[in-house]
Amino acid sequence: MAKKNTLKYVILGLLRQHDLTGYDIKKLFSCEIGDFWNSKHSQIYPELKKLEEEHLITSRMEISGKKLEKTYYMIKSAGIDALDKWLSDPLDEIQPTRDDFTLKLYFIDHRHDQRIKNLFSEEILRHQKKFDYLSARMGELFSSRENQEQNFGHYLILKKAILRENTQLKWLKDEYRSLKNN
Amino acid sequence: MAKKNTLKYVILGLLRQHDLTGYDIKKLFSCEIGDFWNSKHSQIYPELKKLEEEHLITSRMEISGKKLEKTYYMIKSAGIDALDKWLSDPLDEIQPTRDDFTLKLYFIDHRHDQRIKNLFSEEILRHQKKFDYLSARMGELFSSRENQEQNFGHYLILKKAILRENTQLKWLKDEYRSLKNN
DNA sequence: TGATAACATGTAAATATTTACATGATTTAA
DNA sequence: TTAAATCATGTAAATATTTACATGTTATCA
Repeated sequence: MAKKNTLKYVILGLLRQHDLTGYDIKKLFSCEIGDFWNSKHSQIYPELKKLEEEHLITSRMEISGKKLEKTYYMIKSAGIDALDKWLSDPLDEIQPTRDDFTLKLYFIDHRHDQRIKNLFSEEILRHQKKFDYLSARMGELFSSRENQEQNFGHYLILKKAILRENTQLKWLKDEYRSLKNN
Repeated sequence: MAKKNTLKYVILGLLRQHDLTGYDIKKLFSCEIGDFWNSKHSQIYPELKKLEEEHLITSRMEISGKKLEKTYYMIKSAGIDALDKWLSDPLDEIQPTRDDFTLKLYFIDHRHDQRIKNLFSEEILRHQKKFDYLSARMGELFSSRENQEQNFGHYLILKKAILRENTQLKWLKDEYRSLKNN
């Protein structure tokens, strides 16, 4: 089996929604999309050129201000076909999380090792931040029923991520409390 | 910042628990460790040699049966130091999940697109399988309080993974039901 | 006893991803 | 008005990861 080249489909998916520059795509990864995908600009720009060579997308140049050149990419019908094909492919095996909190915790054996408490306290902070961010985005984007219905996948993934963070935070705080009381 | 080289610390962490061959390490990734880490043997063997060159681990040869050579690796004190250092480093930013169910769902806009139901049905299957596996492992490994106390990190990450799968499955099934009823 | 699965260890090549190097334009706020 | 932040786009080099190629052993079961 060929390596997955997921970024390709992420780009096609985003371009199906709107024409975008490489920079726009990069910025999207710092919103809630960043919960499930990220790529650096040094990977995005070459991938866009590759997709254009494959005739899945095309580009147009726009001048912004006096001379700033922005390259907008647009999806072509072959790109939509490739995206739809991918969407219908069966799901892979579940991938490992590669989460560093989990990884580190696994290697600490003793109940009373101070490092467990340290890990929990850090983990609570970073997930609280994430939960707050995702909740705010939910409020911004999906207060109205119409918005929910019209970007239903987007709505569902946000809902799922918020539930996950909420559950995890509750667990982390519970365990942290019981670690401190023993 | 240097690239993370997480496999290095995973190997050190595992070798702190027991002496292991490369093959043993590979097999561990197909147990519950696989929930948060995996590497192929083609990455493990070279990494072991690299760690030996760095004097973080050493090896001994054992003959199994008539002539099957097995190379067991053992952690050295410099390896333990490196591991402990890593365990105390602050956590990174939370990494994107790269989960293909989420990714695909995000790109489907319409509430009634049949592909949403297909995705949910596939996702429920693979997570049910995972939940069953993790629950079985919990039973095998941590029925007794002593086992829980003596591999506390291991116990906690299993507990966390099971809670995650359980919550997620419930959500998936709820949403799936409501998708079918509308 | 012969096939098959699992044990066991490696290297090579391709792809994916990150970090570092590079450059210039525009907006915003002090 | 100038400094800083952000916009905008790229390439090069290093590292990480996967896939494919390669080989031989041992245990199990038919």
